[in-house]
Amino acid sequence: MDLDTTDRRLLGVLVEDATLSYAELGERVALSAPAAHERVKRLRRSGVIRRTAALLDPKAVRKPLLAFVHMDTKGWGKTPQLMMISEYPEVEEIHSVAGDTSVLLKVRTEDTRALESLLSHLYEIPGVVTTRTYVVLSTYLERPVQPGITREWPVAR
Amino acid sequence: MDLDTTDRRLLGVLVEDATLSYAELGERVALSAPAAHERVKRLRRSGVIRRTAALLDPKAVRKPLLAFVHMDTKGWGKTPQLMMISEYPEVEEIHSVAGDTSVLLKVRTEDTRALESLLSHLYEIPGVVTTRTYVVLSTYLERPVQPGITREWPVAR
DNA sequence: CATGAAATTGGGTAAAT
DNA sequence: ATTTACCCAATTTCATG
Repeated sequence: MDLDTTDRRLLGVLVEDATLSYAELGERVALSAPAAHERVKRLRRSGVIRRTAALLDPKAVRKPLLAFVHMDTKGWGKTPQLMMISEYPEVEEIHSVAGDTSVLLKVRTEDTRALESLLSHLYEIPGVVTTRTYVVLSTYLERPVQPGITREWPVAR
Repeated sequence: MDLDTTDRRLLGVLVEDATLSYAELGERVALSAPAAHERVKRLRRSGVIRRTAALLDPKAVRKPLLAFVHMDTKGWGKTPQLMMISEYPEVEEIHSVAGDTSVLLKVRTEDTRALESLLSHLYEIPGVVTTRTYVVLSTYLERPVQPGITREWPVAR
């Protein structure tokens, strides 16, 4: 499961566009179609590529409102009540975090009313003490996991 | 750009697995292969499907450490300095938010040292007053935008 | 449903271990 | 000597009019 330069270049292309033919894919990394295919198969088998998915426009599926919710909970761990949150298609991420809050959610709803409704449901979960919600005003960048390794750091001035 | 039930079912399948043949895809939503193809083409053209991408295992690309960073800034808006943050492949999301912080980042690094280094670079950006970092201890759910609309709300008890 | 393109398979070669 | 990665050519499957 060690990735060489060619693997990383393949991943870099596939993260951007996974619809290319193996011929084109190979061309971009200087490989024949079967060789590219072989590598991609290996990357899939080994789990480096988890899956290939269609990425949807949130507005088009009527979820224009993005928010991050910090939840303070009394207990800890993967309680069944907490896991039930996954049932809401509005909830995209659930993380337990270190810091002044215990659980962090990424949620996407149709409007503020739906967000309010979701929050009220979260409050009803036993053990949930407080929630703080950060409504996203605008998104400047949103992309999936990048294969890139930073070698030259950008200089901010 | 109005989605009917079949469109949503197609999207539901494609969000999970965009490698299926149109024959299989059609089978799952009770459509012929060309019909399924036609719909998917329309969904792509209209932008409902932004793109199809390979989703990578963060650990496999040596970014096992996930964190959310809240940045308080003096100014507002899409300053060039802020946008330079996109150059770091470690940064996956940049949002401006409402609440007790102004910018929210999702970042993924190899280790705490790399996170520290990234944070020190963020501090150097003019206008950045404070950062608060929430290190993710464990991720219970992480998925892309779902096409689903909640009709029956799960009951938490 | 037909045509062309693409994915996939097998055989054979060269380099690295 | 065995493994690994590759290319080429042939076949099957698929996209697409």
